[in-house]
Amino acid sequence: MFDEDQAVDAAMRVFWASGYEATSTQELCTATGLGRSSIYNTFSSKRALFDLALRRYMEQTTSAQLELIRRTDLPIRERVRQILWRAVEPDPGDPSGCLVINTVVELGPTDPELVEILDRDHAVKLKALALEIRAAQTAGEVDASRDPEALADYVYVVLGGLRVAARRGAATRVQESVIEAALHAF
Amino acid sequence: MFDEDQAVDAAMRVFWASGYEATSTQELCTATGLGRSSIYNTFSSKRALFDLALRRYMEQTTSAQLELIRRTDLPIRERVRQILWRAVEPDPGDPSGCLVINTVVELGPTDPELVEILDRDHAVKLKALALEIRAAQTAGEVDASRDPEALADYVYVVLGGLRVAARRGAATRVQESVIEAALHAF
DNA sequence: CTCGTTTTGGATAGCTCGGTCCAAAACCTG
DNA sequence: CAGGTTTTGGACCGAGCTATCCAAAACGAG
Repeated sequence: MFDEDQAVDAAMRVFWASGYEATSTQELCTATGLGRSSIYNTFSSKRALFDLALRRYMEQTTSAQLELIRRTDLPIRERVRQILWRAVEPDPGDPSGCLVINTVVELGPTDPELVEILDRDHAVKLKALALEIRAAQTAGEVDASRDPEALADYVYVVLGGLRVAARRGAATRVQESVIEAALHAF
Repeated sequence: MFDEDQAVDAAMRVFWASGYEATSTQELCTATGLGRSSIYNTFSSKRALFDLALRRYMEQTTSAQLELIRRTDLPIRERVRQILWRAVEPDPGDPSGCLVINTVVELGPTDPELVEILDRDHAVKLKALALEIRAAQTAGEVDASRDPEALADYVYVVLGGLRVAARRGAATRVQESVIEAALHAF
């Protein structure tokens, strides 16, 4: 009789901050305010809860990103800038970095099942962005000789790099100037 | 009476592949071929051994990178290209990604001591690269209006992003085209 | 070869881990 | 209020964790 969404949300933040292995079930209990029984009754296992948390994180971030990618009222360059800026201006109180990136790094090589989930999500964003880049090319906003998919991949590699930098605690102004440098590639 | 360097090397690869938390002392024993006693006698703790492994990794990669950065016989653009290419063409048999990036992501927010070590190393590379970029600017190779330090930061953000992509198992040709896109920013 | 030191394997300690279980409490439905 | 179901707290489980200990083996100096 508790709010499952709220519990998943709390778990998500703990995993996000500390990683999968370093997060104990005890910490999940205190973070969610629930007892062991409630958690295991509802979510079956630590791993299953992690899956839910990761999916929830992806839903939130991906939908927000797609929305931004499709803002056809903005030049593509501006949309890309804002995508990257979001990595630099996180909500205060949120853990640093990005749960998806953290998961790729920590569990990628040992958990193909997880990688597949992440890849599917990644592919959606890439495709959407490449589509918009192509449109921008026909509109003359972007050099038509460039490969739209390569550019989309590039944007997400830079975003990943920014997320890593955030985990190191890189200064905001460093990240900002990196974004401006990155936009020169367009 | 065993080869300490060899043991650190073996440990390094296990940590690199699986991360700190997910690596058990048992795995370190089998990977090094040593017994628990030998390891604890020589290295004191799992954490201390990790420190050594990380430092060793940094020594190797940083020296190689500095060497490349200072290849004044090559245009700066070419040097940057090769730095990035190394992320795409790892030695076969090496774990995917980069131990430094993995460590930043896994332990960065919870281990300031470690972050300091990583930062010092990072700063050395950044400074060296910025210096060469500045030189390239006075030589007319690079647009003089750009900030050399921002460009150096940019290169290392892209490199980090590539290392994350490698952990996901990104196709080589995707990474290649990302590098070419990234070089457009110069 | 001998004796003092170092290194080794293997048992073991002491915890914490993820996960289970069950009785009591809280909750619905009529 | 009653009765059956769901949810909860908290004791508990076996396993695996990091780290220690110690006796035997290997080593090195004289």
